[in-house]
Amino acid sequence: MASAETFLNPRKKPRQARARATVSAILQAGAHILEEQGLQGFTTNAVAQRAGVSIGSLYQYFPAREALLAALIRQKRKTLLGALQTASAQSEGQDLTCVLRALIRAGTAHWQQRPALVRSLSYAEATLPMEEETRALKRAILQVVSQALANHAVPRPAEAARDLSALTYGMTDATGVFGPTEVSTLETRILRAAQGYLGMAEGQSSLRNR
Amino acid sequence: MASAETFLNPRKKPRQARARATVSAILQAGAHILEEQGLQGFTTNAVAQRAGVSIGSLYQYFPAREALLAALIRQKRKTLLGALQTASAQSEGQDLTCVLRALIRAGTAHWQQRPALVRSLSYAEATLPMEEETRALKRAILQVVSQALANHAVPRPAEAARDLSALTYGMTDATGVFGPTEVSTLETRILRAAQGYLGMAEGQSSLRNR
DNA sequence: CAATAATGTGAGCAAAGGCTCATATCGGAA
DNA sequence: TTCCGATATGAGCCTTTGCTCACATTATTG
Repeated sequence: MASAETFLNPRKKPRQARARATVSAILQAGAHILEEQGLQGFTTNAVAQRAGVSIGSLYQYFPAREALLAALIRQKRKTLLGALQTASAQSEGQDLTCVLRALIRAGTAHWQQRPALVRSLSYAEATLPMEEETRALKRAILQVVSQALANHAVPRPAEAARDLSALTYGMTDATGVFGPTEVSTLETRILRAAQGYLGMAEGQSSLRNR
Repeated sequence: MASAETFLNPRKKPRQARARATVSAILQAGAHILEEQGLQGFTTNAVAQRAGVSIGSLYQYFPAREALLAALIRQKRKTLLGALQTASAQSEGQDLTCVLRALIRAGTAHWQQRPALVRSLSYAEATLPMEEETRALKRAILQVVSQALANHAVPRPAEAARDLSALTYGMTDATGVFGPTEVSTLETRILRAAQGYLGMAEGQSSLRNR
């Protein structure tokens, strides 16, 4: 169990600036390749070459291909968590609609910036024996959303957080899955679904029928 | 362009019953492996072995590994289309809530039966130069939903169909992504989000606040 | 300027996997 | 029964790819 997770962690930390640049270049190259060619093209040799670094250097910092994937997953997840925390903090005290809009904007932005990358990482994550750290990050993300909802007296905030996250994920991801949709209206449409899910009375929506 | 798609199509049709059984066994084995080990373990040798068939036989019907994947994708998509058509037909004339419930049930059932399989196929599909046939099937699926919505005077039915499909996909898929959720309540929660998205007045929902 | 630690290199090994082809077996028409 | 097309086999070719290791280069320390 312990040995099963070791290979996912970095082999050693870079101490000199030169080494930090190497690691950074490797991560960037990995992200680019994942974005452009998917998991298929994500080979250690390809990543090293694109990073302008020898294959040996890559293996000095990452004990396995999976470790590199795990590092990218951690990175993305941390970014998302930060964005959500910021969004939550900045909309503190405002009404639920504002909070939702801020959270949704953070979520969609995260996906829309590099949709192919997020998609690949999301699939890769499921195939990895993900270590506790990443699992905790996921929990932290849901925690932020859940807390924001609880502040507005939303019932079952944990369940709602999961559903709203999923709903946002699905509708955003579908931009690729079901064909391109107007990006400009995406946020609004998600917000409408979220408000509907929460049973909020509507403001200016003109979709009512029957 | 034409040659790029050829390798995705079956090499030849089985004529004898024996051959049909072989193809069927290959497809089944492929689905099982994809379900249990993901794209990672989906090797042509592994599929052939699991099917109890020689590797040569596999290549007699599928010119490439990708062709096998494409066949599985087509299969799943057709099943979903059929289920949605049935759901749409059976709820004909009933009110929008019933229609939505029927469609959502068909969608969630499709995913819940073999979630890992659907996930893998969904990712694989994005990496394949999918041929026109599959793209058309996707359009047909959206068409069914769109038509059902239009029958109930839902504005922008095409957009709504895409969003509701995406929303259902996201919330169902999240059962795996964000941790297991109560399957029993999934359908209800999706329905609530869908009704909210459509701006429908609520029936017995007790989630209103503020 | 040693001397040692940190970092970087890339040829190439070993394993895995996609796929072919020469050969064998089977089914059915005549 | 005969004969031909359809079907099945699997050893193994060839490429790809994860990864190692012996060695070179660069920083740091005293």
